[in-house]
Amino acid sequence: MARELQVTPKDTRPLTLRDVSEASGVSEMTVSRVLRNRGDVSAATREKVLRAAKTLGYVPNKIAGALASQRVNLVAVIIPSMSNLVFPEVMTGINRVLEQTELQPVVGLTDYLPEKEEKVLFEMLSWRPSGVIIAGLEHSDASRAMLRTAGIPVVEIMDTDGTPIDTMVGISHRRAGREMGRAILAAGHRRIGFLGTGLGLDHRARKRFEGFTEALAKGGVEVADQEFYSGGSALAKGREMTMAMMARSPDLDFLYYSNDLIGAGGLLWMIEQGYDIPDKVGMAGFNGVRLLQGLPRKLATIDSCREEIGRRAAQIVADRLTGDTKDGPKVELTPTIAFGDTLKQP
Amino acid sequence: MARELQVTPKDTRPLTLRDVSEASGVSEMTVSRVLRNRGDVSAATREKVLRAAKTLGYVPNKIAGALASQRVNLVAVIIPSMSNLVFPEVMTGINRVLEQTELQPVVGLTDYLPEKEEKVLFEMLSWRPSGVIIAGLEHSDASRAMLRTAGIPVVEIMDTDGTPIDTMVGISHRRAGREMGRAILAAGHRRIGFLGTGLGLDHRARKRFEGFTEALAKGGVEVADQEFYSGGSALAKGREMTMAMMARSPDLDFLYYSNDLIGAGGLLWMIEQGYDIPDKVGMAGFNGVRLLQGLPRKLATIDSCREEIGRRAAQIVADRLTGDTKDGPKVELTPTIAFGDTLKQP
DNA sequence: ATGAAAGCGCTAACAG
DNA sequence: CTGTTAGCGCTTTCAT
Repeated sequence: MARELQVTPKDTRPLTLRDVSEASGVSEMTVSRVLRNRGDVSAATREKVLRAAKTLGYVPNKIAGALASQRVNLVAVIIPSMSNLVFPEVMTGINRVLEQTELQPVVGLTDYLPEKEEKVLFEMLSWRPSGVIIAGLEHSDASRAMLRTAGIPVVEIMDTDGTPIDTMVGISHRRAGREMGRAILAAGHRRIGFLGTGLGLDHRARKRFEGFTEALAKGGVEVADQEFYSGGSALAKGREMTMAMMARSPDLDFLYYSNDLIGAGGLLWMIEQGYDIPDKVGMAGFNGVRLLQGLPRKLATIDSCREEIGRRAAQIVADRLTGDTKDGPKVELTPTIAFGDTLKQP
Repeated sequence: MARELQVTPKDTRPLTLRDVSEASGVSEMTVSRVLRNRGDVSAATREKVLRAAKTLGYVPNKIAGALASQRVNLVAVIIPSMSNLVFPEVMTGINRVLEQTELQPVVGLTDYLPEKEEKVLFEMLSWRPSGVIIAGLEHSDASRAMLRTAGIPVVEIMDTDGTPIDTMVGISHRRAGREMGRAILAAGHRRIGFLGTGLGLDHRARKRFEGFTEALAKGGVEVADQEFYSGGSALAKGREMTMAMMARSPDLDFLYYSNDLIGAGGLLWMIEQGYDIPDKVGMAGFNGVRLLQGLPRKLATIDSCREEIGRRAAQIVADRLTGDTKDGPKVELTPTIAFGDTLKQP
């Protein structure tokens, strides 16, 4: 049987600038200039180079470029999770701004674990990014040290209740909790249940809860019952927790959830059960997620300004790299309560 | 006024191996060996180096390391979007596997746009990743060329209706659509409405729809009405579209949604309206998202095996890099229908 | 067990 | 407008 025509033994070595240089008969340096639109190059050579690069299928090696130029157009974005619904929206905001620049976001996930944050941060910094956007103000000493000595802009996001390493953009969760507490009292509720995530590692949820109880305390009210969860489908958990709590404490007249998703699950169950909302029992969540728009009734909530936080943070990094220093070290956004159909407006 | 004590003029230059070398009195080469746990180094020097590195706060420069070693432990993951709920779960699967290796995922988003996919792919390949995991089988010629010549493992995910460049892992969306079509006919429905995303750029939604209509055609049935959307809160859109469709075609006895989220929105509305489900009107979605667990009734759906797809894809890349070639070029997972409470079981 | 020399592929800086 | 010369910070390879 005749041997098939030998396919060119694909020399898998990636192409280099030199290959383009040889193919086009132009020096490596000029090729480099063309490919980066830098300096003046005659239209003729420019054409030659571009054609050679395209026909060869040349893909530049950013590793080498970054090492030589000492510049890396990457912004490290360090967030707890992608399945939180909150962070994809922050990313959207970041992208919207970075898209207009040379910068590219690179995401690292921490799963809300400080040790993992430290590890991820170390990994990311070893790529020498041009800036860091990191969720939260609470970090290990080692993490803080790395961020301080990295010599690049650092923006801590989501939260402004604390002191930033460099810059922070977010909302005051303590204040958000306080405002919701006040609004609930103003609506006349006194027997209030809290349903939320375990407050261990989620500092922002904890701060909201602290602000909340503080506001209630000023009105002489204490949280009457509480229920915590972790893991699982938030909607289903909200349903279960609500069921459990109403069975245990049937006299509650308000349910405050630490996030909209469990709140939505609870709301669906309460509607099914025929509770008179918000007259007999009021309800509220936190975040202002769009999902709420699709529910039979709108859950009261406070917008957490996720996309704007992303945009502002990215803008700060971008500005800093071009030398601008518009914003101060603290950018606090002010979210407003959406009363929806589950909390009486004063 | 006396001048404050001059703070050490922070020499912002990042530390290099050389700094650690000088601080520890050990050659750069040996420092490098210690930091990578490579080769034999005496426990004593090892200690010295480690201590010096830690106290200085040295963070290695992966840019330089990658250039020198010609190895980059990055896997490019290219997906359409993070707000689709499907892709974060794929990422979870990918992470779960890569976590056990030296490899790190880096995500690029395409927004379902081929031109953007091409751009993102080019960007990512210029970092010389060790492998690529990319959603879908449809790519521009240029993208396909880049992937082919990159000389690294390429895994196309989600879909198996087509020919892979290298390897593919997913489900047959055409078959999923067909099976749902058959199940609906088997349950006795004949007046069927379809509600979905515009079928333009989402090839997998299109394939499902094609399989679906094909199955119906075999039973002599055609889609009686259809409604498309794009953008906005999927839950709210599902509600609106369902409302519109039932107003226009009140005689429908089944609503088939191209994804679970709009299906959930529709289901909530149908329940509110008091429709007799599934006896008078049946409903089904697609994806098997966990969110459905929290609804008053469970929507019928087909699981899209997202996390497993991620796991298998990552495993293939990891295996390839260590020389293994366990799987063939096609890994097709077989999802099963979940009838839930909205589709009668045969 | 440790060190010296030679690049990895590209770009800054300077010549022409 | 184009080319030449040195590195960027690390790892490979080869001595010792």
